[in-house]
Amino acid sequence: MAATMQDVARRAGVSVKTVSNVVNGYPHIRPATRDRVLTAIAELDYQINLTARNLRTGRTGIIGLAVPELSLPYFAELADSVIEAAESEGLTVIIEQHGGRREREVEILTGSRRHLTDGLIYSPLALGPGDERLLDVPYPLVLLGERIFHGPVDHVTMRNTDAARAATEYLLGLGRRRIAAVGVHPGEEVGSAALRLDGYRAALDAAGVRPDPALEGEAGLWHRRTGAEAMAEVLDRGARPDAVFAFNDALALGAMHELQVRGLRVPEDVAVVGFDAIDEGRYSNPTLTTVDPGREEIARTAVRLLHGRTRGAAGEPQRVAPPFGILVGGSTEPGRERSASEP
Amino acid sequence: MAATMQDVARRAGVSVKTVSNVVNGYPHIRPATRDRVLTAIAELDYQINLTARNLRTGRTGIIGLAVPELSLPYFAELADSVIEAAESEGLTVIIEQHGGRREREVEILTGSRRHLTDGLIYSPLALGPGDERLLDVPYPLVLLGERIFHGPVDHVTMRNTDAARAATEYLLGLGRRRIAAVGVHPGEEVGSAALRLDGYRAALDAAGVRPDPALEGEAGLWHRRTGAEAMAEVLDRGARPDAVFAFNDALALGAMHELQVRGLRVPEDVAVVGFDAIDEGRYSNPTLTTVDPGREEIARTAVRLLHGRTRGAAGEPQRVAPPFGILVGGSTEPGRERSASEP
DNA sequence: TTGTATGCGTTATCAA
DNA sequence: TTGATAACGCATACAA
Repeated sequence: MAATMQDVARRAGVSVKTVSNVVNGYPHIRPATRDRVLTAIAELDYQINLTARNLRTGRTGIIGLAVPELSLPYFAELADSVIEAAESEGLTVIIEQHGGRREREVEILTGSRRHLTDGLIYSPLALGPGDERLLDVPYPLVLLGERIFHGPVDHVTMRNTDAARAATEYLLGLGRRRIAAVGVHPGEEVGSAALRLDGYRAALDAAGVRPDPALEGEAGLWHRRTGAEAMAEVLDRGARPDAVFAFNDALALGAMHELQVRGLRVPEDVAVVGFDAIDEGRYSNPTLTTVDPGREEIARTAVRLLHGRTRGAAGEPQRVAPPFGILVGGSTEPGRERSASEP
Repeated sequence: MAATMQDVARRAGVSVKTVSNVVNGYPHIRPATRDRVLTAIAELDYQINLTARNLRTGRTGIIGLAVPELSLPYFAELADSVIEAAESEGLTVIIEQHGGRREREVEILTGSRRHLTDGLIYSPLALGPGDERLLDVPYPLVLLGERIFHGPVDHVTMRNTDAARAATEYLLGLGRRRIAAVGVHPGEEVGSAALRLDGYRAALDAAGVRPDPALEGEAGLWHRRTGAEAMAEVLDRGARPDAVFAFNDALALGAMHELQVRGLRVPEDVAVVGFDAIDEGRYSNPTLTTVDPGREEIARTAVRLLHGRTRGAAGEPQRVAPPFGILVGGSTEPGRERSASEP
């Protein structure tokens, strides 16, 4: 079958150790020897057996990426970026979906699949305060998102509160006063939902606008569908928003859909702002105003931190939060386009 | 560090063989022995080392999934479904992105990463006729898509021509006569683009409508952006379509965006049909009429076929093409909604 | 029903 | 600069 190092060694008239040295780019090899080995490798069409190397070295070159689901466009784009970043560092990615189910989230941390990976980039939804000890795992872990803050691990996060506040202030600046929040998780004290709600309320407060609970729409998982449902709930309740701040773009697009189905004009009657800057929002009708949380940088940073740890980098857990920006589209300012040009 | 079978065996007072038997569910074990072993496993917090097992058995329980990129919503949803299906068969998935670059597509087939996987679900874009021999690989391979037809491997495909024809006939049935095609790959003889173009032309032909080259918009990669660009090209050329059949939903949404930016009404002035039935099209404004190609079934079938082959299933290469359907939305019939209810 | 011994293909130790 | 040889942790003939 497939050739082994033994075969190559025999053919090149050297020892397996020498073949190994060549394959791994060990510098002190006589050029003639190296050539003989490379020739033999080419002739036999040899490829290294990664499984054997993994067993011997205890490392696999694979990292895990755990997300809620790839059908959520933000996580699909994040996975794209993570795979890209990993590739450029010579790493392979295994994606696991937990769907926000606590049991799956725990299983991912402790399951035997972790023996297959050198480390994990972990974006939980169900885990929260009190679960810090679950993060005390015997392998490198980089946390994404805002569910757990004082875990013993590196953490790449978004500037949720600041960004949410900025988004809300932007709407206030447009003269909107009855701003709905879509994606609220009642009773939650940490997590993106809580932090974004904080930012939203802080902005209202600073502007002297009284928060109205009737304008807060709940949504567990942040899908288009749940965004539409939350929007419907707010409207059915009789609240009359003149703007919506949705906690992510999928929610925003679902909410916008619901508004339009009901004959409300976006942005004239209701302005809509999302969060995530997914590509979809550049082509929606109208295009979506959104917070750009720095997804690319989040992915690159997470991979870099994790890779460093897998190679033994010591030191205090890092906490990184890339800068954010607001991308303005037609969902808040009539006729404003965002398609081709910007980031 | 982590406990090994040796440790468990010592603690339980049995041999490693017995531990192995217990771990692997071998039936003929005395209950008392099994209990001792399970207790020892629990006490030591033992987990099997998958790398060692992989080396020993020559199988990894991992399958590869190669797609253009996860940022394309169809492939994100496909990956979701594949991971789900794999999970339910006890398999893990490694995703590789090739971006439609031929060099990457070849590398994926032959690279050393294949030693890490038991088989590959492979959806190429650049490979085509003449590349059949590249598919003659020493591991199980399931082909997705329409680039290569007579390869020596299992093949799960869409009913491209029939579905494209049905979509076009549907537009003709609405009275549209100047139907643009968006996503054309000029000169291509196989591939989704060619097959869908065939179906489109066949429908026109059968209806006695003369095909107009000015109505055919090129798009290499099928993104929202390229859809918008192709649509712009067609319009700038002076063609005056009353409908668009886009070869996938991303193109369709991009094209619809371009139409709307130019002040054309969808569907009144121009009706739009896509292909793929991604979730996004249920919430666009208007909602998107599209071909449902049976993504879930494609994913399940591909995983099932591959898993079978990895376990030694012999026999002729299979060719499977799930049935398709047309989902009608507001992009072709005013006021028609498709959100919550249907598949 | 359970134990012993061997090898999967690689890297690491040490010596030459 | 290179070679001989011992692990890495598990599964499996074969033996008991």
